[in-house]
Amino acid sequence: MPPSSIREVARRAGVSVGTVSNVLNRPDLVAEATRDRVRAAIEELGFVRNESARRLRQGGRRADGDPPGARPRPFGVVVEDLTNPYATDVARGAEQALNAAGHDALWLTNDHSADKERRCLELLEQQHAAGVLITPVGLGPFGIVRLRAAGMAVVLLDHTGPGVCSVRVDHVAGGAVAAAHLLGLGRERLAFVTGAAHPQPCQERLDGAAHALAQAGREPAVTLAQASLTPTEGAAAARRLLALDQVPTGVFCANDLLAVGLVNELVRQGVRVPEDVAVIGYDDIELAATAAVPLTTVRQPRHELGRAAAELALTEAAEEPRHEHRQIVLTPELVVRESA
Amino acid sequence: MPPSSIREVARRAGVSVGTVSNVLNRPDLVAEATRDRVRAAIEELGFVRNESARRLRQGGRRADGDPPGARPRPFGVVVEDLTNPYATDVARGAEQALNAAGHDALWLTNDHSADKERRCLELLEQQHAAGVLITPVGLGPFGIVRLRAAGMAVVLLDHTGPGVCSVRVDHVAGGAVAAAHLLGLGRERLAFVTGAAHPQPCQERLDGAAHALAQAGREPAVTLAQASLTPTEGAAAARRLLALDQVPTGVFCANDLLAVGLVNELVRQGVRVPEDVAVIGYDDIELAATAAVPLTTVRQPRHELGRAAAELALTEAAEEPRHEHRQIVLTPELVVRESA
DNA sequence: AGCGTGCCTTGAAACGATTCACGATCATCG
DNA sequence: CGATGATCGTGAATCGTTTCAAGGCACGCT
Repeated sequence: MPPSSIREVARRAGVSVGTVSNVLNRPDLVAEATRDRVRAAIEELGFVRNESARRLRQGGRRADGDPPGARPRPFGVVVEDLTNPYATDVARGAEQALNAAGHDALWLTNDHSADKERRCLELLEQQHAAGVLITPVGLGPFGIVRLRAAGMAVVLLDHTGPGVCSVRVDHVAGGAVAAAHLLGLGRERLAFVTGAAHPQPCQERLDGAAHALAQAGREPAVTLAQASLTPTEGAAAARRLLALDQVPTGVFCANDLLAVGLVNELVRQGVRVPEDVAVIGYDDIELAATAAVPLTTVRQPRHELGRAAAELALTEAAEEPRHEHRQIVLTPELVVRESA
Repeated sequence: MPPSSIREVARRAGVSVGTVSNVLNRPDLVAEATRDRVRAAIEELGFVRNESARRLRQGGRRADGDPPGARPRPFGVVVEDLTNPYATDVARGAEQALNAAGHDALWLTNDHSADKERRCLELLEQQHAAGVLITPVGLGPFGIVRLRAAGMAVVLLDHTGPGVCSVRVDHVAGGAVAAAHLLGLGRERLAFVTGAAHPQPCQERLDGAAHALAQAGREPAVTLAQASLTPTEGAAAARRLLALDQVPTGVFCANDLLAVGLVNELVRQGVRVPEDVAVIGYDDIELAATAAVPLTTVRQPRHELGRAAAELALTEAAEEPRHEHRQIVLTPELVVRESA
């Protein structure tokens, strides 16, 4: 059964289409008797509004004078991997801010693939998203212009670019503080553990750490690049470390998931943390605090980060025409627990 | 800047709107020179198709004769909390299956709120989703009918309902096998730890466990309801357990996150796991295997579950008119590691 | 009676893309 | 040279809704 249109409802109720539309959108304009008649017709025909037509007609309207029933456009949140608690925390911070402003959030993953990223963005474009918060993998200035042309606000997460709003954490500073802490503990043989893909933020963390070491006239003994930033790979890294001629006395991991896996494996192998090996992570995910050896780590204000990004997106979407792009940089903070 | 329409492109390229449309949808009908001219104009204006208009015109057409360039409708995946690794794993399984079939996945969270759930579904409806995979919180038969009327396939995750496709895990069996394992270890004083909200699946796990105990003529010593299913709350539960007159010798946690937090806290307090207290979790998330004390747990085939749900949704969306709803039940599996 | 005033309702014009019956153009062939 | 096709483009009709100027009607007032 082809869904019935407003016209059939009108005929059935013996009124004009305009009146039916009014019943739908501004019931107060319609006399009660008419309203009931129309409502009954709607009921009988099982009529449902055709959203495409509605949107087409309403055009690119903004939140101002929306009749009841019109929803604000959603925002897209594109992250690399929703399986990573860091990403979900950021995204959640963003979602809360968006919800508070009455908008919905759609989450999408780009799976570290520029191709999938493009698909995601096309989808959002097609869905008339009001904006997108994205951890870009292949998105360049050109792509950003395209999104803007489609009427979307764009905010970069954890990356920066020219002429676009962004929120990032100063990972160089974070890495430096982590390295400084290990040095302060008197650890000299240091190892770095990161992911093979070397995404920009991880690279910065390592750079910051390396830089701090260099200033103290040192350099890392080893840098391990694991396949991914997961506990399983952390455990693998631990085994690689233990197989070394001289086991490092301090380890800086590019994220907490790696660190947790690494610490657990070390402990299982009888290595004492932090006595034998001090380990420091990055992110301060919930598990860091509740790990067997509570993890010393560098806290990223990730909830904050999501929130800030959402707010930038909201203002960009609101100001739309002339908008001053802002780059926000948040500073991470060392959280000393037991592992280092 | 209001996004440009097909008409402006036509003017710029010096052709008629019909031709532009042809370039978009049936490029082979257009001479190469014209085609390039139109494409250039599209590029310059940053033109993007207005999906509303397209859909309006095309009417309620289905996947059959879609011209190239038309995107398949996306599917929505609604879970309670994307911060929970179990949920993300399920969702990811679903996404992979959807992607493989050429569809996109939109992730949404209902935050355990029936209200937010309604918003999510309205959003998907408005976005013309092809279907929705949902962990329902307040969705009843009536809501399902409404979704169907809007042309969406519906598949329930981890719940069942009459006249609707669903995929769930037999948690009763899972709980039973966990309890049986603890009993088999000779543990008699058992504690259950769960979440205060008592979502259906958790309740089933406990029921299964309680039933298994009852068959052995026993019952749980305590049942703790923590505020949420997180490691932090697991640690809190550990402290509550240790404050008891008689500390239980076996604990069954409603999920791994709780269990991990609980085990870690026990170990920190000098309690040996599993010697003093055996702990068994539920889910088998990645962290379970790499925890300090590798966790014995009940593995849910969550990737599988997501995949199965996606496939049901895909076939429902394809068969559309006459569709036989299927209820799939997967069986969880005990994974014995070290904690019990 | 004539007129202003509120209500309600109407009808037609958008919105932007797709589709399709027709022309226009041009090369080929008898 | 005219007929025949093939190849390309055109322009108008159409989808279902919202919006809005304009009109109908009943009422009260002078």
